[in-house]
Amino acid sequence: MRDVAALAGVSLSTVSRVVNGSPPVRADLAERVQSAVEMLGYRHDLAARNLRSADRLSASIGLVIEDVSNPFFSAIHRGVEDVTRTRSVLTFAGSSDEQPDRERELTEALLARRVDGLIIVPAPGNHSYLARDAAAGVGLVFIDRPPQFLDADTVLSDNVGGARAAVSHLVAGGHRRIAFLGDQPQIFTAAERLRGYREALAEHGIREDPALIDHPAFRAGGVEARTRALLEGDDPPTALFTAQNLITLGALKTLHELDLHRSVAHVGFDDIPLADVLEPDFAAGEIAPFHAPRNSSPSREKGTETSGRPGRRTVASFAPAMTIVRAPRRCAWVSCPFTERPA
Amino acid sequence: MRDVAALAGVSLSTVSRVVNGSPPVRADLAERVQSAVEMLGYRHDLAARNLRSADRLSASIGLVIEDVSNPFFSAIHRGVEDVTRTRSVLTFAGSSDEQPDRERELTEALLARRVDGLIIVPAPGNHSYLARDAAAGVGLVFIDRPPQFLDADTVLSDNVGGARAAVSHLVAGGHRRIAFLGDQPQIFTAAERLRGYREALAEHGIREDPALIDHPAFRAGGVEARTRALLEGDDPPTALFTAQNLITLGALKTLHELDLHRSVAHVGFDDIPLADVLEPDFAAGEIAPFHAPRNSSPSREKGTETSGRPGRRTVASFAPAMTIVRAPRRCAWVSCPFTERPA
DNA sequence: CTGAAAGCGCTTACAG
DNA sequence: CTGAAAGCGCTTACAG
Repeated sequence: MRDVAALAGVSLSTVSRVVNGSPPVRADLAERVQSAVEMLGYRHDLAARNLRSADRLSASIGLVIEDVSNPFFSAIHRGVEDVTRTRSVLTFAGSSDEQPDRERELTEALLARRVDGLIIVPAPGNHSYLARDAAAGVGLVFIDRPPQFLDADTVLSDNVGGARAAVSHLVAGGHRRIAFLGDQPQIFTAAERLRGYREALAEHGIREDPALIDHPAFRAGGVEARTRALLEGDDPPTALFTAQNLITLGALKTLHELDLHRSVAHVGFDDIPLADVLEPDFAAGEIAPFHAPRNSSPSREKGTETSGRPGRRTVASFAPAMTIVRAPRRCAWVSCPFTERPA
Repeated sequence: MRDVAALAGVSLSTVSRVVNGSPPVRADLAERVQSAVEMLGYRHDLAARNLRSADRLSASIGLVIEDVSNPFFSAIHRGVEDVTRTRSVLTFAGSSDEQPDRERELTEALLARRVDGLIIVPAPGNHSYLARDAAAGVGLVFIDRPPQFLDADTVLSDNVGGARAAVSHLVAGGHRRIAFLGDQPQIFTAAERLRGYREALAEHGIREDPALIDHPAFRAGGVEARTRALLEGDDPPTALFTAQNLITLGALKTLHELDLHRSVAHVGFDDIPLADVLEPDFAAGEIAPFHAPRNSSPSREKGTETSGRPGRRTVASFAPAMTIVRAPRRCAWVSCPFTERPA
């Protein structure tokens, strides 16, 4: 900037005004500054600006999700980007892999870079380490799961309701031995979906069989192994409820390998790509990804939508409503990528 | 930091040394500083550090891809993150949506935040605007496509070879009317894949039919419409070569809607989720996503792998090799997310 | 409308 | 080993 000022023959203040578009500057000076900027290939340094400016806003936020390459989370990422873009805000994105240490490390690295806000899909654990930063003015929103030991804005799906609907759908198809394959139970959504599964069974007078409930590690082919064991064991389930998108994918593969995809019913929580092309097939437009073969009239549940892109369905097929939990301090710096639906 | 120094009763220099782990500092002083840091909830300001420090490294990079939520690109994003994480570098990610203006806007916003390097999937257009920054020391790598009017490190797939292999596979199955559905021809990968398609036809003495070549806009249901028109028209193709993952998905849906998925052969460039669960089915482990129904012995082509995660296949099923093009100035700040394979 | 000066939070020679 | 001082690239009252 000093070089620009020298070349244009003006003061630093004037260059600063031109570069920031602050109104009161004579046209000919502005022009001289502009051409000096171009000649020198000058780039404004936002970090230095941020250090001195009154608002101290870095125009960047941090997004901490489970995995940037999981389609569920990458769709959220896109939703966030679509909003931040309209405000000239850039997004740091990172994966916690469900590990509290990794989440904290990422979050603190983000805070050291003075992000204006943080959107976090919290891993299990204590989030009180963020209380001070939130109080200091860092925007903070949790999505998909609530934080622990911290009061903050949170956006949730109706996990219990979705799981109940899914299991009830299978029961209506005549099933009574329904397996549950979900994420680790420390994860909020997994626990809630298991609760929904249990509530649906109880509602229909079906006794729970612990042998049908499992939380396979999906990173190491655990889902495939567990699904196979379940289906090849004594007294196998006649239906599967898989409570997460990657688990659904794994179970689907095994079902096909065993050529059981036409005889074992299957409902998954979370939408998956190509759900409407799989066999058994089902009418286009239906959101329920899998159709219980014994049920001849699949229900037409409506899912909620994330992000503003048409036709994109990323929230649980069986999550009839989103809940937005507001902390006392409102989040003002970014609107939520989820659209709120009347219940 | 001033407050920390005051509370600990030491100078700013000492606090700086402790916070940065610079060796020569007395144990008791270090301890006093540490507890002052904790009492005050002090967070080191990396932006301010960056402004003054000798190396001027921000420990952050920018990733500009077509769409953060496209599975092909989000897998690359994860690969990048896995490497940057080991160096305590954070990643800004953004979507260009194939628009030159958007790419430039994003890139310049990134540069204003003084990223140490940029990984870009270039949209069509002139990239010489980056020459000055590259010369000034910003790391620069292009992936998936080469930049234009700029000499820089680039990582490419073998698009021509992959497309040739795909089309030859269909020809081997007895097909001669093979449609090409690809991305806009200004996009390097789309043009290259079209070239491979043409080369394969020529090689087998098949005359090209312009009516069978199209570049539908996949954002607005264009793929589905175009596929339908093609298949319902006079003299329809007996086989489809779709040259991009989202186009493959769209064509697949239409094929299923028309109940033609068992009679029209289909090969797609890029892996897609659930490729191994679709029907017609094919042996597990095969990378070719679709099996030409008239061909009873699908070939077992091996794809290349991106990212370090096991079982992840994101590069074209029919891209037998990656090419790494080195610009005169080597890229040293981040290793490539693609693994290089012997041809 | 313009410029000289102070200062944002930090690091880094330089003396001590 | 420690501290006082200068300065990174910028903005912002403050005079003029």
